Amino acid sequence: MKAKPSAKTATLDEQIRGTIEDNIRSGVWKPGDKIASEIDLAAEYGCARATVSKALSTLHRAGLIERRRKAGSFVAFPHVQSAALDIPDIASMIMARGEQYHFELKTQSIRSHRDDDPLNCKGDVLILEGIHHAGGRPFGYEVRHINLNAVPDARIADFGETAPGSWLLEHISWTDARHRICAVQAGGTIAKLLDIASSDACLQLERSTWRQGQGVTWVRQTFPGDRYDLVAEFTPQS
Amino acid sequence: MKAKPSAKTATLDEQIRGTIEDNIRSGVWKPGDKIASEIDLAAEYGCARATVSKALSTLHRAGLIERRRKAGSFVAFPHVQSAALDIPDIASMIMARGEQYHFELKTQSIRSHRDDDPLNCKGDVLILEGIHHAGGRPFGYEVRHINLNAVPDARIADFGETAPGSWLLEHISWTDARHRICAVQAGGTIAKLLDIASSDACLQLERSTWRQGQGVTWVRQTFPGDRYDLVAEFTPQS
DNA sequence: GAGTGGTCTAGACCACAAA
DNA sequence: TTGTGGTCTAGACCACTCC
Repeated sequence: MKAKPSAKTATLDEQIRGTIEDNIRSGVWKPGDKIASEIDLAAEYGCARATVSKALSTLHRAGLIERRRKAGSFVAFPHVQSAALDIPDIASMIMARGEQYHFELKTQSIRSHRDDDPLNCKGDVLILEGIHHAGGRPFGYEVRHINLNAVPDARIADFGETAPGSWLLEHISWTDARHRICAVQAGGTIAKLLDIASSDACLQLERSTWRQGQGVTWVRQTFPGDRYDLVAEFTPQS
Repeated sequence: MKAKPSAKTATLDEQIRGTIEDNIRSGVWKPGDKIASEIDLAAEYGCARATVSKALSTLHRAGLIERRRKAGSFVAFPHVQSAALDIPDIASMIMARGEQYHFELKTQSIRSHRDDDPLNCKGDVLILEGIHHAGGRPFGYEVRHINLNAVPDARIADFGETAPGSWLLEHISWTDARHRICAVQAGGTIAKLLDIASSDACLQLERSTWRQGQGVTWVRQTFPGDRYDLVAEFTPQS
């Protein structure tokens, strides 16, 4: 199995990776096909084994090949499609569209954690409700819990000025997150806040965020179905 | 959840990466802080520079640090949150739940490409409509276009047996995909097919798929809001 | 000009799984 | 047992960019 080199100002490992990737993506190499060993590829390309190894490791990370000791590397069978979903900061997103952004804080309270809270933690929880506005119109409703043990600074932050999401983005990093996306009918309360009909379909996004096992924040955002699309682009990483 | 004290048989580069990552995630090192140079870190850990380089490269890929020649490496400022969204094969997903899966093909036709088609291609397009059933109940409605130039085998495939998505997964790979997720009201036609009320909220997922610039398939799936959640887990890659 | 990351080499040893 | 990937070393040169 020989492939033609894709000449460019690419690094050597990019060239190797590129030719292999081309062979896989074009279907010349089928799932399950064996790929030459690192040693053979190094000889073929006249380079060090480490360079081939880097190229193959990258392809493995990208899910294009499987690697097994002693057995070798193989073209991977297609797996579930995975897409990089950007969960943008709402304020930035709206301003990027050229619309004016404004966060309207509806309620703010602190109470100790209850068992039925979505955020699994101890101590005090800051609970915020508010409306995101784009161009003067309501764009989304959000209710958020913040673990004050994890983010003590939130106790004295002014969320009338900065949306909680934007504030948190600048004040804390996270290690794990889980998103849940579903469609719901607005219902009376939210419909009134968003100025839509109570039967209108809304996109609801829930996100739980942890930092090293400690719950940081939980948020549920509700957007009118016709005002917000989530878009995920996927291009294989290099 | 992330195992932090990997006091296990962690490789050296994992240990280095872990130590730095802990310092960043715990907030000991703030965004913008300078990280010791590769040479200094190599001296500190008593290892080769390449090992430190690998650890830092991984952290850079994960978005935790910025790297600039001559200047050095720095703790990155938090950026947009990005999550790996798995778009699973519906048949596999339902069977994984232990429910019985069945695809009911409603219509199948071939016609030449029209300008208003979502799939940008030339030649004949295969158009399929059908219902995904889980446990005997309708689970989702799907309309799909397939570019027969890109997937000639689809002309003779039997989609009464295999759902188009599952069939394609086994017969073609893709290089680029774009997803759009929104919430809509079911409307009369789909409500009847899915046995729900026409005002019920539905999650609608559109996916366009390309292989090396050539459109492969476009699909729009509609799920009752209460029967399907998209879930995205995210843990920074190692 | 000089310091840093980016890449590459030609070895080496080990762990693992297949033969 | 043996081949293969996984990791690591101690160098090297280059490209970039900050000073």
